[in-house]
Amino acid sequence: MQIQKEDIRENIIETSKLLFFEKGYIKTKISDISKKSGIPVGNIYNYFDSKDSIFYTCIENTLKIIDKWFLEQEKKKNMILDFHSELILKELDDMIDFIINNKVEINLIFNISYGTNFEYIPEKILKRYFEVGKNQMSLMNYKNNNYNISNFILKQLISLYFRVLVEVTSNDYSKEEIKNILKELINFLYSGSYGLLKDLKIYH
Amino acid sequence: MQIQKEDIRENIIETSKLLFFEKGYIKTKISDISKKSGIPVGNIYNYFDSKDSIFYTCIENTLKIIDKWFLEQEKKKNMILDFHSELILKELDDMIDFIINNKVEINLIFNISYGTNFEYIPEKILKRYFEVGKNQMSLMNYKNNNYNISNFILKQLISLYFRVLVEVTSNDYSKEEIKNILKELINFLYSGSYGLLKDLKIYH
Amino acid sequence: MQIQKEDIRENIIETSKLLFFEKGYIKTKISDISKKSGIPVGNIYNYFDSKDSIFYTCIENTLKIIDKWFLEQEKKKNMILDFHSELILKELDDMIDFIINNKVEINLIFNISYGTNFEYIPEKILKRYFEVGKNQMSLMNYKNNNYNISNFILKQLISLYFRVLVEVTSNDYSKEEIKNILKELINFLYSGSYGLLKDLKIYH
Amino acid sequence: MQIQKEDIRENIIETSKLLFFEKGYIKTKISDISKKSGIPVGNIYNYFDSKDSIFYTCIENTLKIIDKWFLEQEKKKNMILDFHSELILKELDDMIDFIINNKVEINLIFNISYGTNFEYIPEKILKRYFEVGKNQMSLMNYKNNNYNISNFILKQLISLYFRVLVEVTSNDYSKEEIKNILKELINFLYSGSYGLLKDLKIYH
DNA sequence: CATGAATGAGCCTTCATTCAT
DNA sequence: CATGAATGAAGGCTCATTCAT
Repeated sequence: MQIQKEDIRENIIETSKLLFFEKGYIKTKISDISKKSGIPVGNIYNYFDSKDSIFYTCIENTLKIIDKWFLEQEKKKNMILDFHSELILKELDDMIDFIINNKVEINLIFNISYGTNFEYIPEKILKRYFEVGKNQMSLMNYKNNNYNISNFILKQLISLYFRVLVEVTSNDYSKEEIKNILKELINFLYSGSYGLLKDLKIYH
Repeated sequence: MQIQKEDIRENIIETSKLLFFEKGYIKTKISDISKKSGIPVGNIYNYFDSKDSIFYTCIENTLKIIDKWFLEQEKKKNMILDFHSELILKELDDMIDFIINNKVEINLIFNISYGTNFEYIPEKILKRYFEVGKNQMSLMNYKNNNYNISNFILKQLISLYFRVLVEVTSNDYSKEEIKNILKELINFLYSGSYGLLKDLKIYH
Repeated sequence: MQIQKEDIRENIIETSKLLFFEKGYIKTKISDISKKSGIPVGNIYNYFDSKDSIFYTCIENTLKIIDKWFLEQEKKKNMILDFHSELILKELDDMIDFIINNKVEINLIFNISYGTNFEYIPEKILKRYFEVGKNQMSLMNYKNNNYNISNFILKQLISLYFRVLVEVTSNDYSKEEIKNILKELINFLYSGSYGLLKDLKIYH
Repeated sequence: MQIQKEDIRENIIETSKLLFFEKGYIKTKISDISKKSGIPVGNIYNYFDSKDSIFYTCIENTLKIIDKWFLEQEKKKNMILDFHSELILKELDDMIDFIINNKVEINLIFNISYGTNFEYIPEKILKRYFEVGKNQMSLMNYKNNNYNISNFILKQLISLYFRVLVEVTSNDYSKEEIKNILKELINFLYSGSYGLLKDLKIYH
């Protein structure tokens, strides 16, 4: 009895990830994937319905993890983030692991979706994350109501955050380096936001 | 007659800018440009050698201005930026004008170059801008040597800056609003950077 | 100024008609049409959206004439056909001309639509013609109520009629020969129907 | 074991018949047959050389019966058909049984052969049947020499006959209904032919 | 120069048949 | 024999670019 081999499926996906990552979706031809993976064109279509579904499978797991993360944030809706807490430190570690393990996929989602049916996804994620950030802001204002940051800048900072995630994964940094970079980023974001307190602004 | 020809050339470029901006480079067909501009396909090729050269012409002027700006920065190599100085304020105003007048083009350069021969340009600009920032940092360190920011984060902040430029121009903000946003951004960047001073860090 | 040439359009259609007629729709490749007509594949698609629309254009005019004929029948709803009348004789002549001028097209409609989006058309035409025949039957019954023919056989006779039209056009008969054949057919159908009168049947 | 193999062969054929009948030969994929029958694609090719040979096997038996019938007609070459004779009535019953038992196959032969190597068969059968009919006509003329029917119409009537056979089996008629329809048809053909006697014609 | 049809290489996808297990 | 994955030659259609008028 012959079965669809998980390693072939894996081969197609891993090859596709690399090619999409290198050349983008549109410029990656099915025949490229076939040549590089050694799997004949026709057989690729035994494992996937279309080029688009190959792309989706490339990012599927990562999307699910992101989704789960959002659901967890929903639960912690009313907690104020304390950057020194053990919890946050633990989460940061998890986040770094996630990023390291999903380097290419994060890139595909945020940089390479042009030409696919999933171009809308980055925007959707950013919006959702924006709501999380927005909520956090209002909690902080509850205690200290001179806190003030425009939606526009908030959105940009979130975008920056994801962009850093993408970038930090495009290079061959060690886990330690990545950790340092993210810590630095968080320090930056934290004090940057602090600087937007009304009475500390440089420009008025 | 010369004027009429210039009109056609201009028409092609303006139409192309809008279409590239809306749909991206690859998904914009020459026939789309022809249809929207009213200029027959064949005649477009009397003015431009290729789709690629149309794209390049779309961003050419903006690239030149950016280039000029870099040359000016070279001259001010040894001056420390003072965010409260008249000079900086004047420059900010100029920058905002530049951005408003080059909304679409900036977007094309940083977001839409996929599929063209100019995909490398955003990276080149960022690197160059990075050198400017790097130099500024070292000047500041000369006075205050506990200042410290990693290359990675510096690059990201520059990227953020450009990204904000792009975003702020993708929406229909008034000049005043744009000014406020950029001020907020500068406040943020300034105090964020300040937070990276060694002895102020949250995480160590 | 260059314009789409009617002769090229005509060439594509005429070539397609012949190839569809010879080999059927599915076995006729766009490249076959291209080769036989001398028109490059790409240019065919300047004139038609798809293989299917080429097929439709092949039968379009003939369908319209058939449609018009049905509308005329609607008007004559309450007239009993008299096979000796001048009117019918005139109509027969018209019908023959129509058939001679639409040989291939009639074949395409009734024989060659497999694989197109127009497979349903022959059935539709037969049903419509069936209603016309049904109506005529009921008029005749009004005068002579022992007249009786089953829906099944009526449908078959109509089908036969169209089939004769198709066949008579697949060969190189002269107008005179076609006329004789159709007259013979009508004689046959007439007396055959007469034979179904209740009291004349062979089998009971 | 031998029995089991025969079962598989039978299963493939029966499944193929239904699918060919529903969707036509070309639109029926080997994988469709595999899915519906539950027999793996590879194993189908253990029993048949090609899709074409599957089709041929579908119609093989029916073709043989038709062939046998022709051979019998050869023997009765000089007998005039008497529609009231016991013999004919017996034959009609046999014919109906044959049709009922070969519904799908007759359809495959006359309607579904497009795309196979057996497209020529319907024509061959009609021609052969035509010779039988022709011979019968000349026998009848021997007794009554004003009998006259053109080759063309004769061929069409034969075609009609087969077509009715096909149609009558495409629906879910009971044996009794089928019998009635065929009787009606024979009445029709008989009196229709009678109407072609020279001196009874409507048109001259 | 203006016009838009002509050109054809190339892409995604299909599917009968083969073949390794 | 049984299984279903492997194979690869087409087919319909696209579109940047060229070219005849």
